[in-house]
Amino acid sequence: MDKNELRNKLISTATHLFAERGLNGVSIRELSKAAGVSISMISYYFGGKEGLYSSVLQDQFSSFEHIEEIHKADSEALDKIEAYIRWIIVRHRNNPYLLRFYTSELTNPTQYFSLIVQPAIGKVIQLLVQIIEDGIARKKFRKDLNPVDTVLAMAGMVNYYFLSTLATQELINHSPDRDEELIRHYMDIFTKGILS
Amino acid sequence: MDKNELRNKLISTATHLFAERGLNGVSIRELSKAAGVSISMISYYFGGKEGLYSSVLQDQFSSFEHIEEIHKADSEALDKIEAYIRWIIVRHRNNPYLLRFYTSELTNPTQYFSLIVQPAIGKVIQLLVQIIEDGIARKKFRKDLNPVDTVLAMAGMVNYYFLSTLATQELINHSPDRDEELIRHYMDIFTKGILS
DNA sequence: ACCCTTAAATCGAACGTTCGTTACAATTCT
DNA sequence: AGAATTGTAACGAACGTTCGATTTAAGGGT
Repeated sequence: MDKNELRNKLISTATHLFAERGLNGVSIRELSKAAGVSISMISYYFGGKEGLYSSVLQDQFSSFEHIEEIHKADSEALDKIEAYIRWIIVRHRNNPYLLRFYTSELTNPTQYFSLIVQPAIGKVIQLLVQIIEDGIARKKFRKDLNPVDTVLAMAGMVNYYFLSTLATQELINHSPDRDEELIRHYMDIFTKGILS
Repeated sequence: MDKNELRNKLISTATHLFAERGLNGVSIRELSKAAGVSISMISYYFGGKEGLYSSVLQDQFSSFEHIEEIHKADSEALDKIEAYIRWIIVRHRNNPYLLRFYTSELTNPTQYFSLIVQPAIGKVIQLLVQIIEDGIARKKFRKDLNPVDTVLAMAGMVNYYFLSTLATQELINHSPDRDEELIRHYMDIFTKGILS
């Protein structure tokens, strides 16, 4: 196992375990054993357990950096909103652990919240607010919308679907097969409302 | 300090600390000191740290039991939805810690999830689904709505507003003064959508 | 090709601390 | 008197970190 291989093995194992039981719920003994690596490697490569956690966090939230992709130059505000919903769903599918770090840091911030989490989320929200404001300016959207509230409503809708999985798995099918239907459905509710 | 007073003091202190740092982030030494109570009282009254945690959880989710209040016999589906949004906002205002246990149990369930959390959430969702189905049956709501998805969209909208507080406090004012405006705003988006 | 040196990588044991729990005598309250 | 509550001490287990020894890899000199 070469140097990077070991680092990556530690990070991926830590991601799995920290997501499952939190920073304080996992010991470095269990972690190193699960990674098939000596316990001292954690201090050696990451300066300690906290350092490893911060690396995991950094890795998890790096997926926020490519959010600009939803900004196709010539697309309408509505298309951008759909692109965002699709982006967030794909992100959850590709990285089922992110939501745990996300909610954990939002409700029980560690010292890394302001360095890693806050900027990542802030960037996305800012970009979405811009899209809404643009839609309002072009008279596509209602002018009495509060852009930030509106963005949070949209983000909440989608994120909560994944957050509630454990509590609603007997009520609906959460499989990816239904994702396209979900996107159409949420776009419908968000743009036209539930009234007939 | 009499018997119940001591129990309550322990529960309220534990609520505060467990919410802030999680079950594994707080030691019973710190906890008992913060409660101004002898360390042995935790085992004496709750059978140990885990027992105390389960009591906290039970106490937190007991607020879900009175959800029926939003069911005024003669009110319309839309009024019930507004009553739900108001209920959930008031609940967050009265109990700022609930959201932490809520998300923590949804993403990192302990052994108490299925006993305490799942039934509480399930009850609310079931009731809301009923309201949506009723609205569809009376042709108030669009007939192509998936009731469970719709409920999750609504619940997500409101809950996420509170969940995101830490990340958006520089973008919007989260004070209770704005709650009524928020209710109107979210009712508007949810019923009529964002299109002009 | 071979040995030697060097530095990095890896290991497992050991350290001191803290953990949750329990036992017990002392104290307070009713 | 009897019950509730206290503080303290002790327990074994587990914690995160550190340290010295060992292994590995690479390269230079011969």
